[in-house]
Amino acid sequence: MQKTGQPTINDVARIAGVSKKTVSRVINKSPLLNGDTRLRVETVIADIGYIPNPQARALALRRNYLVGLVHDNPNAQTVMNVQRGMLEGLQGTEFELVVRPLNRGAQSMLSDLRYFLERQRLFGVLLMPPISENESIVQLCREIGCRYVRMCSVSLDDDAHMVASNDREAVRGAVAYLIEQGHRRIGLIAGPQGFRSATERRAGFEDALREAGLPLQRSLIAGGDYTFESGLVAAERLLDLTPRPTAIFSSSDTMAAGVMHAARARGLDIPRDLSIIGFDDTPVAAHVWPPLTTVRWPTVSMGRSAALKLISGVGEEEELVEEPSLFISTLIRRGSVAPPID
Amino acid sequence: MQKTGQPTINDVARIAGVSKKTVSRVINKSPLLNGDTRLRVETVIADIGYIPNPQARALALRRNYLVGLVHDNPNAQTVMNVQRGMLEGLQGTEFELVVRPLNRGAQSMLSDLRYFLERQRLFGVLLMPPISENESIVQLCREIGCRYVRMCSVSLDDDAHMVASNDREAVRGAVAYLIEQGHRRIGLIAGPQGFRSATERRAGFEDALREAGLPLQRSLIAGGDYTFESGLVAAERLLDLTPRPTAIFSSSDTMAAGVMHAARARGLDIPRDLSIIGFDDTPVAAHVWPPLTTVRWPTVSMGRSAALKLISGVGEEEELVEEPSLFISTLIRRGSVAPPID
DNA sequence: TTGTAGGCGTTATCAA
DNA sequence: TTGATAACGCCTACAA
Repeated sequence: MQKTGQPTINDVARIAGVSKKTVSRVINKSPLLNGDTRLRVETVIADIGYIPNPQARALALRRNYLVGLVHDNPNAQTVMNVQRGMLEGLQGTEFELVVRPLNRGAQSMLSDLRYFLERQRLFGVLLMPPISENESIVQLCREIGCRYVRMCSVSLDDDAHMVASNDREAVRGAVAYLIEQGHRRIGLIAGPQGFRSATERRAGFEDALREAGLPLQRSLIAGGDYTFESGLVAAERLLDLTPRPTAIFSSSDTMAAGVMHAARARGLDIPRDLSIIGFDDTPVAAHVWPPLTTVRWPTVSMGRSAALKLISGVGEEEELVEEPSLFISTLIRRGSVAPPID
Repeated sequence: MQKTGQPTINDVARIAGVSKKTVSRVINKSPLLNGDTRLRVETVIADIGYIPNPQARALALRRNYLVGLVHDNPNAQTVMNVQRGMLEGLQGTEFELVVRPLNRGAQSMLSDLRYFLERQRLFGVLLMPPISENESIVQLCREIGCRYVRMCSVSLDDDAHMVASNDREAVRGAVAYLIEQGHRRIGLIAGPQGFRSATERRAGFEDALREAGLPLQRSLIAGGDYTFESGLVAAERLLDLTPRPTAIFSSSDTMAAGVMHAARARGLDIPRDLSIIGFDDTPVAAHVWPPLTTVRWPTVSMGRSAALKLISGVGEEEELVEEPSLFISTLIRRGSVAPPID
């Protein structure tokens, strides 16, 4: 045993009376191995508490047992949820999670990421939206041989590289619920341009109107950028309309909170005078008054599945469980929706 | 150059006509080096774009260029803020951030952490509250030679190992503000037992009352665990009191949101009938109605400073900027406080 | 089925 | 001030 106290492959080999390579084979579950030998080595490993050194493996394999989460922080809670899901998926494996925020706006974004991936020789990365939509980033991953899974509001890639939510259908359902309640003048606060999630959610909104035979009025659509302030401003514009919309679908909870403030500032009661539905189900949704009806997408599950996809085929022994690629969102009905009064 | 395309130290040595060790000395800024040689080597390094391989260094040095964030996820936003701060501090260095959540309740917590730290040979870790208060964890770090910085609501260690907020004083100030507004019956919703932050905030609350010569009534203190539900329940108990408190200080924003719901359920208007102050300044504070007056602690700055402390003395060249150890919180005045009406 | 030799890219030792 | 040589702990190729 070394002075560091950590037993190495040499210690195992010596004690078990075999060569290093044999130990290596045991560790890596090589199929061509005598059962006896394997058992003997495994016993020694368990006995002295040997753990393979990840740094040495990384050097020899030219590949690190590190999985990355690359994101652009649109929403802290969402990032944390995905992170938690990934950690669940990585639980019990030899992989660790490395988090890497990126600045979407920066010129150097691509080179930053390349530097990071090449240097650390990540095993794989989960690309969160909206950067998962950037094809040159995906191209980079392919180029340098880094596994990747993309997370997005719609499928953009094959199943092995994708965890997608069904934003369009989810929003369609949410708006259909509003229509069911009797609403006919429904406003939309859309997400920022260039975000696939914004496009999908808007499409879902339009789907619902079309299905119900309701006209699509441009004036009832306002743009936002997922922030509270943008929701506030957009809502002010919509609430200035005559006749006023009786309901608003906001493409994010945070913007929905802005809508609530705008409504309150005009003395409108929610949901009596205005119904609101948000998207995300972040903590704020449950904590505002009235509690916000919203669309919840399974961020934790998506993170977990993505992690499992990233490392699939590594442990060999682990069943090749088919991880899903499409994740269904659900409408969480709380107190911000009621039938219109007029 | 290897087939991988990444130039190695050997390439540099060959081209510069020196030995590997000399290149190594240049990389590591060894002082005993001829200026000419250094310049020549540096030129070659820049020319061919050589980047030292972190895995190889980790193996040779028995130490990884990885910094960990160990937390127990009390609050997603707080964790994200700290994480962001750390990444700012690590920006431009060779260090990467690894995130590691821990389950405070689990029996295996300590062994989980040991396994993680020993295996990955982390350079250092930032311990977030409340696990930063666990002395056996700190002991573990010392034992295995992993640098650490503790983040807490009060100083628990020497400056090199500490970033502390001044919760007690901050809460004292917040409650003093309530008293200034004319409140005399002020309720406290305390944090969970065993959390240092809970103790500190409570102490600050008591300080303020004492200073103002107000009696400390046990009945005006309710316990919570930082969750929304616990805040709701605690507030219900306080609001059942006769006479009712005219103000409540809640030890977290999330609990404060619960207080708001409880107040609303009784038809109380905030801040007319009840003033509320929270703690954390999470997004929910700004988004509830009325916007919550709260205490903001500089989580991002604390993360940044902690990261800088962790890696201080590594780059050699970088100035040994004295990073602060005490961080001052500020009272963010919004709309949830008004003078009492009775 | 198992072992030997050599390499992964870096740093440490010690001599020149 | 520099350089040869040997770690660091593991894996691949090839041989036995």
